[in-house]
Amino acid sequence: MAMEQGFSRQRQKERTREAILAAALELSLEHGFAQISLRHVARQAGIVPTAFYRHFASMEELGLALVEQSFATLRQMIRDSQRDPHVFANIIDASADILVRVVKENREHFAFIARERFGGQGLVRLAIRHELDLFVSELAIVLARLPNIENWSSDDVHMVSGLFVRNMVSNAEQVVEMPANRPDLEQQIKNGARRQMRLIVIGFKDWQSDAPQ
Amino acid sequence: MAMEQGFSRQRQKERTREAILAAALELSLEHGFAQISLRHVARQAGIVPTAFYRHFASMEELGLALVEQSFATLRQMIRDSQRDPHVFANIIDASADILVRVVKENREHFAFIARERFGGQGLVRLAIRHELDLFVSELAIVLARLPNIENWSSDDVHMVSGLFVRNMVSNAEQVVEMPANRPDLEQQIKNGARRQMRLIVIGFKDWQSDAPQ
DNA sequence: CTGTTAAGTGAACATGCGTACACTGAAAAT
DNA sequence: ATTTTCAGTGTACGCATGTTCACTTAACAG
Repeated sequence: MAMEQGFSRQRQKERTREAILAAALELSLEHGFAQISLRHVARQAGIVPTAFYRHFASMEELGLALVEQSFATLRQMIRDSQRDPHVFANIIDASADILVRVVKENREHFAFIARERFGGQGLVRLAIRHELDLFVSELAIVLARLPNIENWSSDDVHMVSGLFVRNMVSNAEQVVEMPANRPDLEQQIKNGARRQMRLIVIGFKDWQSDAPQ
Repeated sequence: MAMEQGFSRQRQKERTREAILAAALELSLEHGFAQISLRHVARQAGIVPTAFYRHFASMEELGLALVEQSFATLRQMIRDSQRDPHVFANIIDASADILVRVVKENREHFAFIARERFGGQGLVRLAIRHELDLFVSELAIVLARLPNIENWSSDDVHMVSGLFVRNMVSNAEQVVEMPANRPDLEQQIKNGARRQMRLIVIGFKDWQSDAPQ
């Protein structure tokens, strides 16, 4: 066998699985997940096509694993930012900084979500929608604890959470597409993100009178 | 030949070309443009695969034609709304109504833009980016004529135009994904679009003091 | 009326695909 | 020490694809 030596079976299987996930993520960057073939992924992962089936029953199952992995990155970002002391001092500026940094560090995951959210097919696309919906609800819980928001109705918080997530996705898309080594563009995206968040917060006060519909 | 009779050669060729465009647009709705094959499109258009080449040199060329067609729809929407008397009375409400109506009427075109903007490949993706950039500049010219905006710097107008276009695309995505016969959802999307536009307009006043960076 | 043009046809091809199957050999279990 | 397990291998298959080429035949030009 072509396995590296000195590892337990279980550890080696895990490594190969990770190689498949990484291969699919990398190939998806250029071609989109739905474009890449099982054989293509296997080649990139350094295994023979049939070995793929020892880890995933189909490409679709691999896609769902990538959704899970990508959203784990997203959730880790929220968890880390809740621990970051800067967030309490200035939540808007800190959030913009964190978003840009984390998206740059995990470009493949955020690109996967941005691309497959609309371009993907079948279960992968549905899974991303579902995860995004879940994420809106989770962020709503975080937002509800903020000083300026604690009195709002849960419906309003949920709605604002949706706005934040939509803008976050949109800003993440911009970072993903940003050419490397363009601190000017990065600053511009951060400023845009900051401004949008301020707009949302400022404007929300007026929203109540706007409701009947 | 399997051509309908009584038409000139030129007219018949035009019809077949339109059948190919329509076939590709319809198949793209379910599978995404990059997924569908030349043979698939030919079958749906009612021609033999090789006849495809009488109209397009490749699928990529067909994709570029779809970009052109889709943005023609978008531009027509702007032109029509400039003629609409309601727009002068209440530009925000009228714009939200027009956006939802036109996107519903041309779902395939807006879905194509939304999907291929990120999920597409190669020249098609680049062409969409380019058209969107152009569109931002064009909308900036329209916006610059509005009473509340006429004094703004062209940079500011361009930036606000970018915000409007991003939100328009985002709202169009929501309409595209909206299940049919859900007037409640439609109303909700319209309200969201309205509110976002108000936020942008209200908040812009504060932006000046925000600039140094 | 006659010859030319060109949109659409149909057979043929090389290639890449997903997957079935029998296999190997090192790690794990006995 | 022997057997079992199972991640990874290699071959083989049927199928859909893009593209080639020689063809038909109705519309057009003279």
